Amino acid sequence: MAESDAKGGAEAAAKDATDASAATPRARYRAQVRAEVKEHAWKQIAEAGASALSLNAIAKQMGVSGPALYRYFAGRDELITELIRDAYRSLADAVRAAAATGAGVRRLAHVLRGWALADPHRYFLIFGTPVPGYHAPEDITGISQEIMADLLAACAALGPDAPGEGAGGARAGASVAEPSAAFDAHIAGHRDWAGGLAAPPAVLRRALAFWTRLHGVLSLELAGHFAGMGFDPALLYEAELDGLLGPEGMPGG
Amino acid sequence: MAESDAKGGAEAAAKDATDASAATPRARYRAQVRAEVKEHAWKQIAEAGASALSLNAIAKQMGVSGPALYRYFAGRDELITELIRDAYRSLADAVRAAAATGAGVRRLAHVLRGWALADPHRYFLIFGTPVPGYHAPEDITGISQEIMADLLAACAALGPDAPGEGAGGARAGASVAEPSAAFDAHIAGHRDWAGGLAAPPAVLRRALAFWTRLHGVLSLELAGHFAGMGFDPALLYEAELDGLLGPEGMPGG
DNA sequence: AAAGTTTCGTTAGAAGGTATCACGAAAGCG
DNA sequence: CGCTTTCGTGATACCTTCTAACGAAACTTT
Repeated sequence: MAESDAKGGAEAAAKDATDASAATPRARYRAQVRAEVKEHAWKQIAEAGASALSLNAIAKQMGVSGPALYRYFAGRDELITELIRDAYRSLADAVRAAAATGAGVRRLAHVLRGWALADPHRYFLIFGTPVPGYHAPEDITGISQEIMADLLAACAALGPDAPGEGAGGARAGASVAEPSAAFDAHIAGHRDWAGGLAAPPAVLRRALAFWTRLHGVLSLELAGHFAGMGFDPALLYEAELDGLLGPEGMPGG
Repeated sequence: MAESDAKGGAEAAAKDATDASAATPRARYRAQVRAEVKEHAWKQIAEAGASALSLNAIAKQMGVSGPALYRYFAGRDELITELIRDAYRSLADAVRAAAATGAGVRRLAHVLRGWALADPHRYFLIFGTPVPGYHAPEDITGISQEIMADLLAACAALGPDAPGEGAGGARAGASVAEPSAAFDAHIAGHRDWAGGLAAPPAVLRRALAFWTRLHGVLSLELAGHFAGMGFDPALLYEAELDGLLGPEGMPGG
C-alpha cells in the first residue's frame, strides 16, 4: 500500500502543500521540497524550454536520486501541470494587481507584454503549442476566467461606444458598423464565458479582439518570426493597441 | 570512413533525393525511403504531436530496425527540420495557388484557415512554440518570404487608401489616422522584408496586421483556448477579417 | 561477366529519460 | 519509548537518440 499512500498523500497534500506554513512539519517540508523542485524546473525551462524538462536532471541538481522526486510529483505531467497552473496564476496576479490600481486596457496590455517578455517560455507554456493528450484541470480554467473577467471589466470601463473600428459610434457611415454587428448578434447568444457581467456585445467583442490581436503580435514576436524583418515589434504592438483603443489615449492607460 | 561517407552522402543526396525521379537508382530509392519516413512522421505528428515524434517508432512501423533510418536522416532534428520545410512549402503553395487564381485577401485568409484546420499540428510546427536551440535554415526563411510576398501583393491590390481603421481615407477625422501614422513612419524605414516591392507604408502595415490578427485568432482556436466559451471561432475569424477589410467585400475575395 | 567500391541494414552498446518496486533509515506521533 | 508513516535509495524494466562495427546487397567499373 506504499504506492497508493504516496499517490493519495500527494493528492491530499496538494491542497496544503502549496502554502508554506502548514499545520504539520511533514506537510511543511513537503511544500518546501515541492517549491524547490518547481524552482529548478523553471530555471531549466527558461534555459532549454519545457520539452527539455527532466525530473532526473532536477533531482541531480538537488543532490538526490531520481526516483526521490516521485514522492512529491506523480510524474513529469503533474509537474508540468503545476507549472502551467503557476504560470496562469502569475499572469492573473499581474493583471489583477494592475487592474486594482485602476489601470485601463492600455496599461493592461503593457503589463501583459512585460509579463510575456520577462519569461517567454512561461508565456508559451500557456499560449504555445498544446500538448496532445493534455486537458487543463478545473481550477486552471477558473484562473483563466479571472483574467478574462479583469479584461472584460477594463473593456466595459471604456464605454459601449468606445472608439475603434466597428464599435458603432465613431464611424462615418453604417457601412463599417455592419460586419461587427453580425458577430455581435452571435456573441450575444454565447456569453457564458462573460460570467455574470451584463456587458453589451460590443464590449465582449472588444475584449476578444484585445486578446487575439495582442496575442497575435506577442506570440509571433516571442517565437522569433519578426527576427529578420528589421522593424521594432514593440511599435507594432503599440500600433495594434492604438487601433484597438483609438488615439485619444485613455486616462487610466 | 563509413560514417563520414554516410554523412556526406546524406548531404549530397539531399538535393536530388527530394525529387523522386533522380538520375541514379540509388538516389531514387533514397528519395522514396525518405518520403516514406516523412509520411509516417506526419501520421505520428497528427496523432500525438511533434514532441512525441520517434525515429524508433517510425522504423518499427516500416519494418526496419531503428538505426537504419540514420542512413537517411542525420537525426531527429534533421527530420523535424525537413517536416518544417515541407509545412512551409505546403502553406506557400496553397497561398500561391490561390493568389494565382486572382484571389483577394479575404480568400487568402480562408485558404490560411482551411490549411491550418486541415492539420493543426502542422500549423503549430511553423507558428507554435519554438524549439530552444533551433534556427531555421536559409531556404526556409526564403519560403516564408514567398508567403509574405503573396500577402503583400494582395494587400497592395486593395489600394493604398483601402478601408480599415487607421488606413487614412475612410475615417472621419485625423484623430484615427495618427497612431498608425506613427508606426508607418517607422515601418517606412524598415522595409527590408518587403522585397523590392514599392508598397506604401499603409500597405506594409496592413499586411502585418493581417498576419498577426489572423494568427491570433487561429492559434488560440487551434490550441483550444476558445473551447469552453461557446461562441463559434469561425465567426470571430470572419469578424476580424471584416474589421481588416471593411464590409464592402472585395470582388476577388 | 568479374572485381571493386559504395551503400544498406543489422546487431550491440553507450548514455539518458520516465516510472515502479522493495528495502532500510529517518522522522513524526501517540 | 515504540509504532507508524514517510522518505530516499538502489535495482530494474522499458523507452528514447545515436554511434560503431560487421555482413550482405547493390551499383560501378574494368
